[in-house]
Amino acid sequence: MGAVVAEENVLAASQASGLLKALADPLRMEVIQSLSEGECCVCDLMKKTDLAQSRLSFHLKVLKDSGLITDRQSGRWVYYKLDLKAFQLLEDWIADLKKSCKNAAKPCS
Amino acid sequence: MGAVVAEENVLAASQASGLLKALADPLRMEVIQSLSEGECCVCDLMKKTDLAQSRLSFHLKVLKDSGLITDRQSGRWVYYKLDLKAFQLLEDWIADLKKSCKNAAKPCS
DNA sequence: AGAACGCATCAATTTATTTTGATATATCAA
DNA sequence: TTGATATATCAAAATAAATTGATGCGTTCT
Repeated sequence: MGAVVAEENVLAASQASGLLKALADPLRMEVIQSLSEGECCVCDLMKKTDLAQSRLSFHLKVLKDSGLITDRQSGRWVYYKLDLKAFQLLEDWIADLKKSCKNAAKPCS
Repeated sequence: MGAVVAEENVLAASQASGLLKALADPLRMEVIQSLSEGECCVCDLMKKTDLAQSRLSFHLKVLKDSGLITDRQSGRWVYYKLDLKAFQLLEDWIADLKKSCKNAAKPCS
């Protein structure tokens, strides 16, 4: 039983690690910030973030692969938006982590 | 005023980015998990994580530089522990981010 | 004092991530 | 059909992060 819990933690940790890694970049953070205003097409994101097309596309892919954002195509345009479920997941994970740290301040024997 | 707020966000974002980056690594996550049980010296962390001394030391430095953990020396040993303030900061930041994403799901015009 | 221990740091190498410029693909407009 | 636009993808180069083994430094033990 302990083992199962441990394994679940490892799994959750590696999932969370993926989200964190995608989020832990200033450029991608800017993209997230832009998308926090609402769904947006790549060309508008280029203007907002002042990134070259290829570069932006790369970071959008990282974010999309992580699950933090989703895309939808409409005609020539591709629209990206945040996937709030992923953010909720992340928030829950951190809250759990913090909860599990109740003894963290206890000095060593 | 808008500019000031924007600048504050950028600053907070880059701060958060540092924490996230440090946290977004499976090995460091393991270390954090070990430390969540309480303060621990490097030699015990080595046993718990099964990492070579130099490698562990490197990751401890990354975590320490980010502010997620602190250290204290006592005799020959160095004890590390989580800095819960940093975790609180991170949780708050994510909560804020999520809050600011209320319009994020709104489709583009 | 000398030896062993616990840990940090450094240089060299390996590995991973990011950037850049070029090219490809699909859609739309003329 | 031809040309332009929006975006993705690819390969090469640049940059950054991690690993390894060696060495150094302070502390304790004998």
